[in-house]
Amino acid sequence: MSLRHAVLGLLAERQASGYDLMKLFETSLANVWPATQSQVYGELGKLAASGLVTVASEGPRGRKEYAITDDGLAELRHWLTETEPDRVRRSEVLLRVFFLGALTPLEATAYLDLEAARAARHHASLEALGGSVDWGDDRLSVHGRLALEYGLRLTAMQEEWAKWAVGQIAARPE
Amino acid sequence: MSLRHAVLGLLAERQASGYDLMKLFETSLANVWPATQSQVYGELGKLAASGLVTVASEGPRGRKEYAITDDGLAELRHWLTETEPDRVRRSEVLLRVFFLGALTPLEATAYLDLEAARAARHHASLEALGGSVDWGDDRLSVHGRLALEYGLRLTAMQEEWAKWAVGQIAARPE
DNA sequence: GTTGACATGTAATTGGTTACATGATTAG
DNA sequence: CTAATCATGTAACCAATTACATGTCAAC
Repeated sequence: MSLRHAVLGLLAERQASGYDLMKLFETSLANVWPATQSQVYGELGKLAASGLVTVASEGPRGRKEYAITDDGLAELRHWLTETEPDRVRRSEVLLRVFFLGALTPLEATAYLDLEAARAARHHASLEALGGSVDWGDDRLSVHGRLALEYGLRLTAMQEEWAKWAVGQIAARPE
Repeated sequence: MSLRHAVLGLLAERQASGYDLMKLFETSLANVWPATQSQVYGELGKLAASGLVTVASEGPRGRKEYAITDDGLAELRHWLTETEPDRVRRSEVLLRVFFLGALTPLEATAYLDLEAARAARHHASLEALGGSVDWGDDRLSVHGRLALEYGLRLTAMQEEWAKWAVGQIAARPE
């Protein structure tokens, strides 16, 4: 149930509309917790119903600006300090690696080469992101930078690993 | 729809019952594509209905041994070579990092310390796995080892990153 | 004879995706 | 006046999780 807490976390920083939140999900949280528009609006409704957020003000075009309540802040802190993060991971990229034996060595190598290139591209785009964003001193930026560094290290690792794996396949007698 | 292909991939190696597949999901694929018992049996039924696998033999206790068909093998190869893996990732661990600003520096540091320790433990358990499993020369073992190496590099990176992040938080003026 | 491993299935719920549907305001 | 952006919502579907439900066979 992390979407709930993602919304609470963002609203803990500053109040925002569903539309504002969507932009935050598409930019800062895109690589960490993607969410769709229908999910965000749905969750805001549920959070308001349970009193964790309130409609702070209404604007033009039906805009509703939500603010976190004391209960919401307590729930956010409870989630962060008293509960364990779900660490179940699924990786389709790695799942395919298990089955590369069903391909020719040439095809398998092509797959890993592509993954190496993709990781390198992603790495570059994260570097660009780090350069372009005007990282303020607000708390979200500070911690967003920690997450960005994780992404940089992850993509660097992925590229190296994929290149290594190509070597492993090449080294095998067929 | 990767569960379908995970099952096909395993059956491409050798025929197996739902029960056998479950054990494979719990051991080799646990870190890559977890699946529940009800999922596996359900998927086998659907695969059999669409002709991608067949019941090769029936044994005691209602055991049904499934084998991949030519259509199934073609589908597996199509999936591997003609379709793009879904790369959407969700990380609750990293999501929480974004919101560490809602905690005291002490609490935030405790969170990251715990992640470092967890990564180290996971790394050690993967190393143990690499030592214990009797890695045959079958295709699944060969490629499973590639995935294992990915896990080793990932957990090493995670531990280093978490330690670095603790330093970043400590360095900040509060 | 009873425990543990073998073996298969169904039902309810949750979380996420895609598609549909609608309308207001602003900038050029 | 018209295109882009702002803005909110609903419905159908799919994948995964949890819980329930049942029964067989082998070893001790």
